[in-house]
Amino acid sequence: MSKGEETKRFIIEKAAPLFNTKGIVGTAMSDIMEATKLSKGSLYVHFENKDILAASAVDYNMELLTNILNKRLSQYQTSKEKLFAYIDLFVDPNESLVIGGCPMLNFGTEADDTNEIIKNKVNKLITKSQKFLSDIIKQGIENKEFKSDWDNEEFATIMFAMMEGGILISRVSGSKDKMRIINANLKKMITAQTL
Amino acid sequence: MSKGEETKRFIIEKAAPLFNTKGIVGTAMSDIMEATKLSKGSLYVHFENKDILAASAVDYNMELLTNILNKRLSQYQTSKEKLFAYIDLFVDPNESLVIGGCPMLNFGTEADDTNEIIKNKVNKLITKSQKFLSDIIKQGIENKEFKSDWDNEEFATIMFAMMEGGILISRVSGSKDKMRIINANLKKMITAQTL
DNA sequence: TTTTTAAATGACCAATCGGTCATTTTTTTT
DNA sequence: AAAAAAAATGACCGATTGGTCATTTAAAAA
Repeated sequence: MSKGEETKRFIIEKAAPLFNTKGIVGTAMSDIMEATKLSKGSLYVHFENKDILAASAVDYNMELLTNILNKRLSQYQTSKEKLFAYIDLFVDPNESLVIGGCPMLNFGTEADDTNEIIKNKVNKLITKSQKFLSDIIKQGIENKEFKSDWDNEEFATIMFAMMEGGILISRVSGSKDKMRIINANLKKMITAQTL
Repeated sequence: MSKGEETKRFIIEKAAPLFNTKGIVGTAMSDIMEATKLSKGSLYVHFENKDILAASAVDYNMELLTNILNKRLSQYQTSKEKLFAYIDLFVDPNESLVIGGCPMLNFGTEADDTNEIIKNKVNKLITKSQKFLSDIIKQGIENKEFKSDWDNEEFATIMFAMMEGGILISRVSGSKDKMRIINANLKKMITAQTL
C-alpha cells in the first residue's frame, strides 16, 4: 500500500465513527482534522469534497459491520445456532458492534429525505441483510432443521425489523431491557419452527 | 390567544416539518425564516435560541402524532379493532401521518448520542406508546376478547419495534412491500390470541 | 384616545462552514 | 544520488451559521 492509500484509509477509519455518531451533516471537516491530526489540505488531497468522504465513511461502517457479522457467525454450524448467534450479537445496542450504533438505522433515517446516494447505499445493505438471514433459514430447511413450510423471507423481514426497532428503543432508553424481550421472542419463534 | 402566542404557534407549525425531515442540525434558522416569511429578529422574540425552538418543534411533532392516533382510534370499539386500526395507520410510511416520518425514529436516531434533552423526550414517548398498546391489550383481556395469559407488555414492545423497523425499511426502499408483511404478521399474532 | 407594552424589522457581529492553492516536505522512480 | 511525482501544509476565500440590538411598527391597557 502506497503512502497515499495508507493515509486515505486512515482518514476513513477515523472519520467513520464520527459520521456514525454525529451524523453526516453534524460532522464537520474540522472534526476530522482533529481526529486525524491532519491539515485540511491533506484531507482534500484524498477526497474531492465532504460528500465523497462521507460516502466512503458510510461504506466503511457498513463493511465493518458485515465483516464482524460474517466472522462471528462462521464459527457456528447449524442454522439455528447461526440465527441465535446473530440475535445475541445485538443484545446490547449500547455496546454496539460498530461505534455509534447500527449504520443502517443512523444513515437511513438521516438520508431518507435528504440524500439519495446514501439512501441507496442503506437500502442495498438492508436488502442484503434480509437475504443473509433468509438464506440461513433456507439452508436450515434444506438440512431438515426447520419446518419445510416456514416462509424464510417473511421471517427475515420480521426479524430484521424487530431488531432495528429494538436498537432504537434501547439506544434511546439507555437500557437493554426491551432488547432482551425482543431477543427472547425471536428465539421462541425460531424454536417453534425447529423440527 | 394574543398576537405573540399566535406567532409563536405559527413558527412551531412551520418549523416542525422542517426539523422532522432535515433533522435538527440540518435545519438552519434561515430555513425557518423562509418558511414563515418572518425576520430573524422576530424568531428570536419568541425563542431564546435554536435549541429551544427545535425542542418545541419536536414536542409539536410528537403531540401531532399522538393526537391523530387518539382521534382515529377512538372510532373503534373492540380492542382487536383498535390494534388492527393502529397497524393500518402505518401501512404506508411514505405517506406518513406526520410530515417527515415518525418523529421517534427521526429524532431518536439523531439525538441518541448527541442531545440528551431530545433523547429524553423521545424516550418518554416511546414508553408512552408501548403503554398505550399494552393498555389496549389489557382491556381486551378484561373484556374476554383475548386470552388471559397473553403477555400484553411483551407484545406491545414487539409490535412497536417491528413497526419502527418496518418504517425504516419502507422509507429507505421507497416501497411499502415489507411493511405489508409486517402488518399481516402482526395481525396474525393478534388473531392467534383472540378468543 | 393616549400611553404603555409587546412584536417585528434588518443591519450587523464573530465564529464556523466547506473548499482552494501556492509552497514546502516527503515518497517514489529513475 | 538526482529527478520527478505525490503528499502535506496552512494561510486564505466567500458563504453561511447562530445570535444581538437599536429602531420602527403594531397591539393592548389606561
